[in-house]
Amino acid sequence: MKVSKERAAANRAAILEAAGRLFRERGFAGAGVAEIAQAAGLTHGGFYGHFASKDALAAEACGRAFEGELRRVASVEGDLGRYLDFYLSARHRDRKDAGCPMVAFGADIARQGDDVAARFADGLEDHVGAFAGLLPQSTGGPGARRRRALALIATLAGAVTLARATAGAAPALSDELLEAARAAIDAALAGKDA
Amino acid sequence: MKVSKERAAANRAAILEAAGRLFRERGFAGAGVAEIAQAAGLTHGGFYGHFASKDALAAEACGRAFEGELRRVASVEGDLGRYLDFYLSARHRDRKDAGCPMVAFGADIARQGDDVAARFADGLEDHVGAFAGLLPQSTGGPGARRRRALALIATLAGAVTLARATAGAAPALSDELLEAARAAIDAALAGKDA
DNA sequence: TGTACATCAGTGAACGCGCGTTCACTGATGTAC
DNA sequence: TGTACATCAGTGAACGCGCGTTCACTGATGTAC
Repeated sequence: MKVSKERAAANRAAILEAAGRLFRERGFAGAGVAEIAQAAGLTHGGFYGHFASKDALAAEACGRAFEGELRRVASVEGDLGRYLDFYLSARHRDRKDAGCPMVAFGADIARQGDDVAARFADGLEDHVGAFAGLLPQSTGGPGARRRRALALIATLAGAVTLARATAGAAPALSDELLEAARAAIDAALAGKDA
Repeated sequence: MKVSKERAAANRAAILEAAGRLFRERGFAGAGVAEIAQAAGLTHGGFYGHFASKDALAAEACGRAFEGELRRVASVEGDLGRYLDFYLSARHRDRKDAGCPMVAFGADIARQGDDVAARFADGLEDHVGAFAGLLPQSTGGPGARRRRALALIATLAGAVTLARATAGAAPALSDELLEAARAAIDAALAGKDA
């Protein structure tokens, strides 16, 4: 049956929200259209009124996930330490259904279609810019600052990815990974700018 | 039909070899038993004479992948620079069917069964030990050396993961990620030990 | 060494299942009068 | 404002397909004599 325009818009938003959670939790291949639609309170048939395909949903969900991460960067109000506290926290590691898309999607992006990959690359580029804004001025100019941002982002994403992978089977190693990444980042920043 | 013991052992090895390639390339969910068996020159039915389930194969393939990475560490004969040259190379990024299991499996491990996760954690622990052996002596004792190894491994895995994810849609960003990671690692090692 | 036969690695049809997607239909919405 | 009706968001059955796994069968291997 038909539904009010407000309701339809809310349903579309609910699909995107559910996709954000379920794709992160189970991967793009592991979360199905029917499961996502049901989590949004619809049946699978209604899904195709909102999105052309599962791939199209994945691309949009990927973009949204980076918007969420941008909001997180903005929320620390320029305080890099607060962002690192969150990013390398046990909470971020353990909440697989939320959190940074680099960690949740990571290796899967290279196996998706061009649309998803393009959204990911755009989102990452934006994220690099925002994250670089948290870093102290660099002696090497803006190029050096960007380079530093890229390396730190790789460390952050790698540490949380490996911490998640080992959380169940080797919890001590998992904690060590988060702590070691933090110590290395603090040392790198202190060495150059303190 | 029956087959000689040598042939059967070779078939098992061929399944593992194909699984190593295809799981890395398509992910655990994306590579099927029939496809792997066919790549090994068998039909899918014969597969279950060698492995109890797809999950059991995934666990063994994961363990083998880390053995391969250990061999790579050993092959540079203590020269950290050579290992970094390979790890952060365009070749390593572009050869998705081979290369480091941390990058190929990454986020997927947290979505697999306990057996796979346990093999991954064991493999990673071994890799940390081997990689730490490439690092120069540390002023902070063996604990500091291990901590440094963990952080560097996170940087390496994160950089190649993100470089792969962006290789298609943003090749310049992909190259930058590899170069920035290398620069940051060189700076960190120079700052502490040069 | 030669023969008879039990073993068992591999085959391929079949299983139930869930996937992404389509489509005829339903019925509340919201517009035209 | 009240009524008639076209619109269209959502439903749920159906599609073809590929998945992991099972199993009756095949026939070369390799052992026992």
